[in-house]
Order: sequence, then C-alpha cells, then structure tokens
Amino acid sequence: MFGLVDGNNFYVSCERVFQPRLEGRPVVVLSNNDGNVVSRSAEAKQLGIAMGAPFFQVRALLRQHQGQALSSNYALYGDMSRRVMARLSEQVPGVEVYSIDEAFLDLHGMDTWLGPLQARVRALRQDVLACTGIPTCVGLGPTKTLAKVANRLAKNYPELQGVLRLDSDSRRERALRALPVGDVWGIGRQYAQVLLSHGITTAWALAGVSEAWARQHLGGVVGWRLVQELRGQPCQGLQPSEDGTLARQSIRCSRTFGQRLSHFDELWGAVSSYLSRATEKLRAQGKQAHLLTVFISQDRFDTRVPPPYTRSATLTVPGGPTSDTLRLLAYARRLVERLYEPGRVYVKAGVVLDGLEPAGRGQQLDLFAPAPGAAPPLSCSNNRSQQLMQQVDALNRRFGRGTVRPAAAVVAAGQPVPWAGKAQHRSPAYTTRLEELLWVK
DNA sequence: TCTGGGGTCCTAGGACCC
DNA sequence: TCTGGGGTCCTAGGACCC
Repeated sequence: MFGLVDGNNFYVSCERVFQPRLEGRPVVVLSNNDGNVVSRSAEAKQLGIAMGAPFFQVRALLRQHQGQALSSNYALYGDMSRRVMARLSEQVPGVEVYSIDEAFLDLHGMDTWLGPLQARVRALRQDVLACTGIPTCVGLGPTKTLAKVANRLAKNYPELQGVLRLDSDSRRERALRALPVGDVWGIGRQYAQVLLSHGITTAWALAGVSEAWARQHLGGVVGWRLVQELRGQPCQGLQPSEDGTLARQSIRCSRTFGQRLSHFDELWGAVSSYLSRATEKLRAQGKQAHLLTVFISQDRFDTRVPPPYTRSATLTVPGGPTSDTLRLLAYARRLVERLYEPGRVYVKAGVVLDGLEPAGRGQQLDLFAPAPGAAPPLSCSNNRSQQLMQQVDALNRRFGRGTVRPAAAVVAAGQPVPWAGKAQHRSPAYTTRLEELLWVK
C-alpha cells in the first residue's frame, strides 16, 4: 500500500501560518514576476479563479471580494516543506519527497491492520497540522497512481475528512468512475484531448484500454504503465529520499524578464547570472555536471511571432564534468552566440545543468596533464578552480547572494538591472532571515 | 500593459564502438 | 540478387508534473 500526503493549498497555507488575518478570505499566491496564480485558498477557488490564471485577469475580481494576492516566497515555502517532511520521516520508515508539498509513503506490510492503518494516517495528519500549521490530505492505494487518485478525491469530498483508502476492487471502480480522465496523474491537456475525442471521459474508461492503444496514443511505454497502475498493477516503486530532500538529476535556473530584451549584452547578462546561480546550487549539492543547456525564448503569446518560441542548445562539457562557474560561463557564451538572432525580442532565458555526478568521483584523468609536482598550467588547475569557487561561495553566503558574480551580470551603479523581474507583494521570510522574524507585540 | 519556475521521462536519428 | 547485431553517447524536442 502506498500513501500520498499532499499539503492543501500549500503556498497559501504557509502564508496563513504567519498571517492569520488571511484566514477566511480569498487568497492567491503568484508565480515569479507576479505573472500567474499558482496557489489558491478555498475561497479563491470558490470565486472561480483557475489554477495558472494570469494575474491581470483576476485582479479586479479579487479586489472586489477583499481578497489578497501575494508574490511567491520560496524561502518560506521551502522551509515549511522541510518541517512537514521531517514530521513524516519521523513516523514512517519509507518516505519519498515528491515535490515541495507532496510525499509518497511506503506502507507495505501495514495493509493487514485495516482499522489501525486508517487511524494511524489520521493521527499523522493531526501531527503535521499541530507541529507545522499545514493542513493535508492523504490518499492510500496499491499503486502510486491510485494513491494519487485517492488523494484527489479526498480533497474534493470534505466528508472523507482528508483520508481515502482504495483497498478493494469495488472501491477502486467507484473512485475511477468518479474521476474525470483529465484529473489522472500523467494525463495533461494534450492527452486529455486525445482521450475525449475517443469517447474516454473517466479514469475508469482509461483503465480499460488495450496495451496497443495506450502505447500508440499516450506516449508509448509511459501510457501503458499508467493504465496498468490504474488497474492496480504497480509499475513504480517508492524511491526513499535521504534526509528528507530530493535527489535531483538536473539543475535549472530560468527567469522571465521584467521587460523585453533584444540586445546581446543584456541577454548574455541574464544568462550569465542564471548560470552563476545554477552552479552555486550544483556545488551546494556536491555535484558536477557534464551537460550544459542554454535556452532563450520569445513571447509565445505574441501572435506575430512564429514558433518555435524557444531555442535551445546543449553541449557536452569538453574535458569531463565540472562545477567551475568560469569554465561553464565560457561555454555558455558560445551557446548564446549560437542561439541569438539580432532583431528578435526575447522575454525569457535559462540554463540547465544535466548529467550530474558526485564531485571528485571516478574523474577522467587527462593523459597529457602535467605530472604531479610539475607547474600547473596557467589557465586553471582543478585545485585552484575549486579553491576559487569555495571562496566565491563563502563570500556570497556571508554577504548575500550575488555579492560576487560574473562581470557580464553587473550593471553600472544606479542603473536598473535590465532582466530583473517583478515581485510587488512579497511577504517576509519569517523563518529563514533574522531581520524578517515575526514580531509579537 | 499584463501570461512562472524547476523538475521528470521518453523518443529518435546519427556517430561511433566492438 | 543478397552487406550484422548490439550497444553507448550526443543532441534536440515533446509530453507531463507540481
């Protein structure tokens, strides 16, 4: 039996822990750049505000109902997430942190205690709420996909009191018949449309398609696995997280600019600052990357611009994996030069580091490198670059992010940063910055 | 006027290897 | 007439998730 624990309206719930005045009112949290709605309180959902809705489309409605919009505050949400995951890990042996607000639980071997399992899960919810202030729902099922189904229904039907268990074929059938096919984990907009055009409207109907059909229409083996999971046949195991964090296979940093950019130098300034941030994360995880991707995007909402809106270029780092910002900057610049076209207008850029491996493990040695003891080449010996990066990281930890950064990402004093985004409704980092601690009068 | 960021997995052709 | 089989790596792109 798998469990899926999911924080209700997670970002809004985090804000409410520190701002009780937000209780009972429509509240939304916005994406970076204050662009879209990414979390909604129950009251905001009631108003018909959709997930992902552009903020400018719902601003008036929200104001009319004395609602509140907040910029996203990832320092706060990340810290609250760690607290929730810590409570879960303390009480359940197998926990897989799936996202900032979700975790799978391994409950195999506990299925036989029918009553107690249910009671135990209720107690777990109470504990998380009492210790962190975050309300959750829990779904239980024989596969991860069915646990997701149960979780979704537990959220939609308050009379279930936040917990639903799909432990028999009859319960499974009832649940799948009640779930629109587009709400199934793994069915997005495109697949939902394909399914509807074939008359498949519920999760139950999807569970009945043939292997050949699933493979043909739902992305090959992925779709077939999904169907089997709906039937109760597990295709995915639980990948327990060490120390309550996720083991990631790529690191990305990308941003939509606060304004449109078309000069190479501005674009390169943005990319170099994102790369700098991405490599910081890389080193913080003790990893090296051997694939570097850069992408730049035009406005996909501008009907005058023909697709593709995003162009990307990937490079295998010559000479093996690295976490050296300076080396990667040199390669990234070449990629931007390759992608950039004068006259085009860009709204977003990003970098991705892939092919991660632990730093210093099984490193490829250079046959033509100088022998130990010989003078290191002028450019940058491995050791020197590591020391340099350690110093940069230490300075940025001590004096704040971006204190030391690529020259390309520095603008003249007093000048605005061309690629800076917007965040006009940010709440304080209550739990991670001393100067922003909550004051109680 | 205004539309996010950070992830996952899979596909597929070509180069290259033994 | 008739031109292998089984791999990996590289690169770009597409679908999905929260």
